Amino acid sequence: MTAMTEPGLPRTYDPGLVETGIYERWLAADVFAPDGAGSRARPGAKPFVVIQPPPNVTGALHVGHAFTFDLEDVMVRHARMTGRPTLWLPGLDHASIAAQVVLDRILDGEGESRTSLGRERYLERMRAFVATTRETIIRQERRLGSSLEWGRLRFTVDETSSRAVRTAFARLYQDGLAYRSEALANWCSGCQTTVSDLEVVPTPESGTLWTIRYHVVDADGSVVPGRWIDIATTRPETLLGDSAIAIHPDDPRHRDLLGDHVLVPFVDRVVPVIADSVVRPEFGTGAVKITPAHDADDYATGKRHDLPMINVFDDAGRINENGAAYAGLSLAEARRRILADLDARGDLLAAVPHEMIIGRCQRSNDIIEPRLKTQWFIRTKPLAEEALQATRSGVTGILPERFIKVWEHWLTEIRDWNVSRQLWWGHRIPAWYCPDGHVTVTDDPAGPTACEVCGRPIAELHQDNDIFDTWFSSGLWPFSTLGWPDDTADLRTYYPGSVLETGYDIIFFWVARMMMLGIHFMGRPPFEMVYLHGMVRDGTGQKMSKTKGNVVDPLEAIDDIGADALRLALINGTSPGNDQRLSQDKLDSARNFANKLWNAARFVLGTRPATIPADALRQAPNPADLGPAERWIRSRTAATAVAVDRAMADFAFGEATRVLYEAVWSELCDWGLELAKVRLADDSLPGAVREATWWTLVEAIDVNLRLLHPFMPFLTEAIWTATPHTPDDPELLIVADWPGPEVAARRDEAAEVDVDVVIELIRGVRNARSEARLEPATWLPVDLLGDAPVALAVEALRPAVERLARARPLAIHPTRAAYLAATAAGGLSVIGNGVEAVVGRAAGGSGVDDAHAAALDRERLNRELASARTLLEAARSRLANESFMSKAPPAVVEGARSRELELAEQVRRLEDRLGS
RNA sequence: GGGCGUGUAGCUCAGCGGUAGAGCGCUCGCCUUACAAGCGAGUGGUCGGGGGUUCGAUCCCCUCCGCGCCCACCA
Repeated sequence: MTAMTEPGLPRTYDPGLVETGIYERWLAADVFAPDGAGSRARPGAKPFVVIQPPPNVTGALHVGHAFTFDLEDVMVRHARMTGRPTLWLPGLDHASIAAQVVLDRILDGEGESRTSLGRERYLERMRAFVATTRETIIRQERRLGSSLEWGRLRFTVDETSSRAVRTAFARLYQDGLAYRSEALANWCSGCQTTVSDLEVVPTPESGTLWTIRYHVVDADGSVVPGRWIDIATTRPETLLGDSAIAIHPDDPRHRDLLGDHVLVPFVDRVVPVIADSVVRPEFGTGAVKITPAHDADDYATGKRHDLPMINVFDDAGRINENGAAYAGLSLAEARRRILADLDARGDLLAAVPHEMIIGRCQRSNDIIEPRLKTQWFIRTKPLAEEALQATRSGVTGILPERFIKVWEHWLTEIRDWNVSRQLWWGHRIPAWYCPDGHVTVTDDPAGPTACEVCGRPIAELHQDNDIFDTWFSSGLWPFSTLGWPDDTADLRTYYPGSVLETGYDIIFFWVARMMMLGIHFMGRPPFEMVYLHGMVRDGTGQKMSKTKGNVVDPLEAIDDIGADALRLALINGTSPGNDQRLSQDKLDSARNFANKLWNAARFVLGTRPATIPADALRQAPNPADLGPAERWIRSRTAATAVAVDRAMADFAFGEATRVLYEAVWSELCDWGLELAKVRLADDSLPGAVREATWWTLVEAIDVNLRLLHPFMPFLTEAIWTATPHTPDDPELLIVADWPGPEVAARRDEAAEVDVDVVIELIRGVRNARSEARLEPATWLPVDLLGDAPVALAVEALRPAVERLARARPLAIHPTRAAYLAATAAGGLSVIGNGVEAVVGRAAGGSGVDDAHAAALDRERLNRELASARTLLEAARSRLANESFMSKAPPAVVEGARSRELELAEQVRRLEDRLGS
């Protein structure tokens, strides 16, 4: 009997239990760092550096983060196992605007606000807040199994980062790439700051298009009776800032008014009627009011015509002192009053519903008001040129490639980047102004000593109140985290990164900025490859959001099904750049796979022959003792390793898990283990044979664990611990060797051919029995027509065939005559490509003579015949096609020929059987 | 207004020039001592419509339709 002693693993798979302590073991072994004590990196191997988007410190991670971390961990673990020093640097982003929006909401609940606290207390409060979210995030990352190098944890507002920000800005300023200018900026009155163009979300809105009459005035400013111009607007409140009325130069309707002046209502400003081709004559009345300080189009028009730019809003979103009687009113209230007042004087002519697009704040959803502001800008054109050069030359690749198109477009059309933010949480802009308006920029943390233009002392200067756009510091991430601006060893070793892994949603926000700044400051692109993943949606394809309540909380999922299953679910069946739907079904299915693997391993470890000691070192099975099943297992495992390897090289992680899922479940478990069971349990066999079988299974489990480790790190590590190792193996799977050429070399075509025949036979017998509705448990005689190769293959695995097909006695007839004689009495027919057999011949009284079963069997055979004939016809017509024969590659023609022969043979056998 | 993606079995998705795949679901049968989170056997698809290229198209090209996303200064 096979020893069933010492179950190496607990009976049931409990993810919580399995995960316990494993992360700590990795930490203790110091394997995460590229130069950690436990690292088994090959000397001289090229480092593998993956760059992650540092999560915002605004709260707990969601399942989208889990996906990112999963992909990055897969890459890092795979690279680590191939012997490369790996660096995956953990980080957190201070996320200035996002963090302020979150904190403001919290404060609001406490009856406090930004203004009630003041800058210093607000920042204190923020630091306390992020200290807790930071811990939460780090805990979550560990539970996910992320093998991050904690020794290098960075925060985008830590001192290293601050220094990098100051230095970067000062250098950009020196290089003429940072400048301060008054320009139209996107103002969010909710966030009380400007935002970049990228943060403005165009949002459809049902509005109104009003027609308003402006009266013409003569040279001394008095209204000319009967002369007017009607304009159309969706924003009547902005008329307070009008500085012209524009018409299209070719529009005959208003041409007589060109050069005239009109009176802006309420503010009584006299403004010209000008001609400009931005006006669409067909829209509205064909005349438009120009408000250069509050509209991008009008701003451009104002520039062209040198019009005054009159700001009429204040920071809080109210009408300012330029708004005459309306000063102090909210924009909405001002609109109501202005409309009413226009109506009262008879100058409001029409109001029609109008569908339009308005800009809303990405963070707060408030309406974005374009306003004139003096801000710092980065001149992006020259930087973008270099970024484009990097992708065009192939120095940096983007995956999937289709994103190159939007990348090209955005960088080609790029506009200057407003980096000033009127926020508090972030990096203060290191610019000082003197009373004469001179600008001094310095990277010195203490600030300048004097105005660099006029020499006024620091006491007379004041620092810019604004901070940088949060993406300015993120844009420096690939090198600021490695000690830049110092020329550090880290920088020399780990810049540029190998792969930047992130979501396609921040390709402009982050990827493009890192690329531009990286090339500018480091002289070369910050990464070799950009891998973009898709968004994680809910089971019905909806975007996950807290308000919709359809979010999958990664921690809950981990508690429920384990980190390994969550990770597998997130990767299996996905492809780069494409969104995925994460359903409970998918999670369950991954959990089931984890359970399957667990049980397979448990089975193998539990069937160790008594002749092998529990603490035996793993050894390769002795080739002389291998049967076809063992050779098949080794061959299939080799094929798996090759396929997974290729998928990893292609970043096709979803493909890798698909291959592994099938390899473990459908091949190893369904056939490998089932075939091996028979030998393991057969004490009539020599001990050496059973040992070889067992070592084969151990080897298969070992290879599969290695291949699965990047995807399911806890489970594989836990099982591997209980698995016999070789003297060359390390303590932990995380640093074990990735299966290499020696595994691939175990491919064995002959064994695969033989076992395929056996599998076909077993399947055929099972199918025949099942279709005929026979009791699965009863043993039935099987008569096989076996010419040489088939007979040998089946004979070699006779006990397994008997057991798996419930076939007993199993007779193999070398000649057709003998076969026909033995099966003359009938039974169920098995007729496949390579095998022909009869199940349950009536002779001997143990077989099938039930008329119902026989009828069902006949029915099945007829179905099989019909489909075989269809296929045969298709094959024949192809072979009859002159062009196919002459133009198709010889291998394809050859394949078609043998296919035709097979089908013809099958059809003949089926006809024989049915015709008799 | 540009650009991109996507449409494959009831559902979620792989595949992308040479015999249509997986998971879940469904049907039938099994507690066959690794696993009922399981086992065995099935069912199910003119690969969105129409053209074209090719010996051959789910795969390449054109076009139309549906869905989604990104970019864009239009009152």
